[in-house]
Amino acid sequence: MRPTVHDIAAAAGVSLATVDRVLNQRPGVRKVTREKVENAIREIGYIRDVAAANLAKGRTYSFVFILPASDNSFMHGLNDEVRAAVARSSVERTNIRTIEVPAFDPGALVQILNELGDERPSGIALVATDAPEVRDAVDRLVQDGIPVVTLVSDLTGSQRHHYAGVDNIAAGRTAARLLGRFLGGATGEIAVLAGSMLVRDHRERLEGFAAVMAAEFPSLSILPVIEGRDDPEMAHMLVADALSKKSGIIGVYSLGAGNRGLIRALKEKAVDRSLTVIAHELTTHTRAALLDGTIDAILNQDAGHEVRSAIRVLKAKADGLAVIEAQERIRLDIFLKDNLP
Amino acid sequence: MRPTVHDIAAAAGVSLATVDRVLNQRPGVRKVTREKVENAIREIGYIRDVAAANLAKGRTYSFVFILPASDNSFMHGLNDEVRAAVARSSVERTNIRTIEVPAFDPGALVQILNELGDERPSGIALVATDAPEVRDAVDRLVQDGIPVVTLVSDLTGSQRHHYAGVDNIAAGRTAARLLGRFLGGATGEIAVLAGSMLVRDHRERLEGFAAVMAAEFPSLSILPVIEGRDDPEMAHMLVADALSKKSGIIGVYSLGAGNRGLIRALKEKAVDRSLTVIAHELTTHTRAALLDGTIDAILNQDAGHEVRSAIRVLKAKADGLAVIEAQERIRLDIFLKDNLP
DNA sequence: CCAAATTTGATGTACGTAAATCAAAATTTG
DNA sequence: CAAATTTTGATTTACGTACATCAAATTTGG
Repeated sequence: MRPTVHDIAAAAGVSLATVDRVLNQRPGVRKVTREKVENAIREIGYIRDVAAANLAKGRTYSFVFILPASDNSFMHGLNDEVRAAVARSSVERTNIRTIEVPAFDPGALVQILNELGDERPSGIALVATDAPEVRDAVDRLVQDGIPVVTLVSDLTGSQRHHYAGVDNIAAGRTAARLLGRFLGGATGEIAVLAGSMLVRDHRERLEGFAAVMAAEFPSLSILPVIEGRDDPEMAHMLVADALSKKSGIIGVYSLGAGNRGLIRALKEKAVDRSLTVIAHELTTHTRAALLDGTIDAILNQDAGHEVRSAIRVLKAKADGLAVIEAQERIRLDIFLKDNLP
Repeated sequence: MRPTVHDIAAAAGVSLATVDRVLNQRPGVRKVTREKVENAIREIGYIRDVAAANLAKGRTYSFVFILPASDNSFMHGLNDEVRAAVARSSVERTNIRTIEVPAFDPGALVQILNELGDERPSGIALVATDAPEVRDAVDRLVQDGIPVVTLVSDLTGSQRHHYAGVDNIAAGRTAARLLGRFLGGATGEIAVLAGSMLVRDHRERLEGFAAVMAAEFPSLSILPVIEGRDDPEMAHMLVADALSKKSGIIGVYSLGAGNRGLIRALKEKAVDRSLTVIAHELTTHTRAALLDGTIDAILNQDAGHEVRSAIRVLKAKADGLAVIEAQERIRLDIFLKDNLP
């Protein structure tokens, strides 16, 4: 049988009230007594029954998700997953609120974070814009004892408790090796389409991609990065233009969102050419393109897993519990035609 | 605020005791009254507070994991993950016991399952040997109201509540496409190493592999399957033999466990040849081989995820709750050198 | 050494559900 | 219609923890 507070009291030779004072860090306990109790807790291996505790407290976790107001399939999917979590939230004693902020706007993000500092929710998850002022705002919250996790894109050098997202350097490296192997030693140029070099995840993907390309596939050369701002129209124009002008392009790596434009450009311009294409994020568009052969592989992060992981971690941190690290590692999915979910 | 049993009682105009009788399917309630209560439950959207209920019941879930006594890295890993779950079990009000059965022995499995029918644990997870008598034994347990999930390998045509494992046909297809693309249109023979064609997961992998090979890579021909019984020594001998005799082999697909022998054979026999190799299951051995270039890609199922998923599903079934399907889908991991965990 | 302040103990209520008991009411049976 | 039976209500205890109150004991300061 699992030990209870009564067992602690008996083991430490104190009353239940004193045990309670120690456990919940209430004042009015001498140092010697406190240590006696703490030793007893350790010795009998007491673990607080979180379910009973939450029942007693009538606790509901209040979590806030801060998402960028970007109009691309991935962010819509992320939003959907948060909504799905909200739908489940009553069962899980959680109260989840989402706040939309303009994308790539550190100022707006900082303002929201500061307001949340007063509100003191049980936990915060945010898609971080990687800027020093954001990092400082997050660190203030952490110092205040509010659990914070970054979602999808991390925050350089911050004290956030956890990052719920994929390793983007590894993602870029993987893309490079897949492309290199699929091209089987051919010589030519690779076009890279990104959203913006101002977000950390895109920078990291490119970094990993370029590193492996340079080291292991010297016959392939990377063209200057095309920045499509995750906008389908812009991506379409820029990619179509590049394909027209550069006849040496034999492969494409799309590391950002907004692949609709890319796919359209590929279908228009590359009917006669055989391009090998790797893209990020599984959406209706990329899925169809993978199935019809326009895209050869899709690298994906599962937004649902990221959201659920973020919630689990926030809950654990709020309760002062440990997380199962292996469970919370967000994996890079590689999809070919054959293993689509 | 979430509605409670009191709210049901008020809404239905009955007493708390009657609500309790309906909720816990105790006798002594007229049909009309039962329906009145059930309507009230539906109308006010009552959801049982599982935490409070378990507290009141003093419930601990007793789960049984039935694992084959196979001496290969994957099964050892699976065992480790179950043990890790046992270590966490006190916190989660679970009591997990593992039973080892001889591998590929339907009779032994059936006997254990029948014994468990009397013991009535809260749930059972088993690595199924795919035989009709096992299916029948499982179906009896399911009929008895005991939640059952299959782990890693499924049971054809059975009523099991859930399968916690990967789609092995998709895995085989994916292996074929990777191999085909990596070989880039070359002509030659492919050696396939399996454990045994008597287990369903291996049969399915081969099926998927052969299908895609035939349809999309006609220049590659599959040699007769080598059955290594998941035994390193045997695999070593058979693969070394094949490599010596067949000079046309340009690729290898190892779809079973026990890759140690395969790797040794590859290092001895294929120093001068360039083979493209795809193997299943990430272990210390396959990981090292991937890093040093002996293996080109590893397909993996995450044993930790499978075990945790099985537990979550068993718990949900025991409580009569819904599972989050997307969360319980076990994904096929594809590892290249660059995205190893 | 006494008064004041601090520390500790004893006790009760609450959270939402399960489970049991006994009495009261309603229904069915003969 | 009375007796037997079934159904329903009222009430209590328990699970493990949190939190509050008041009294008693101990320690500290002057």
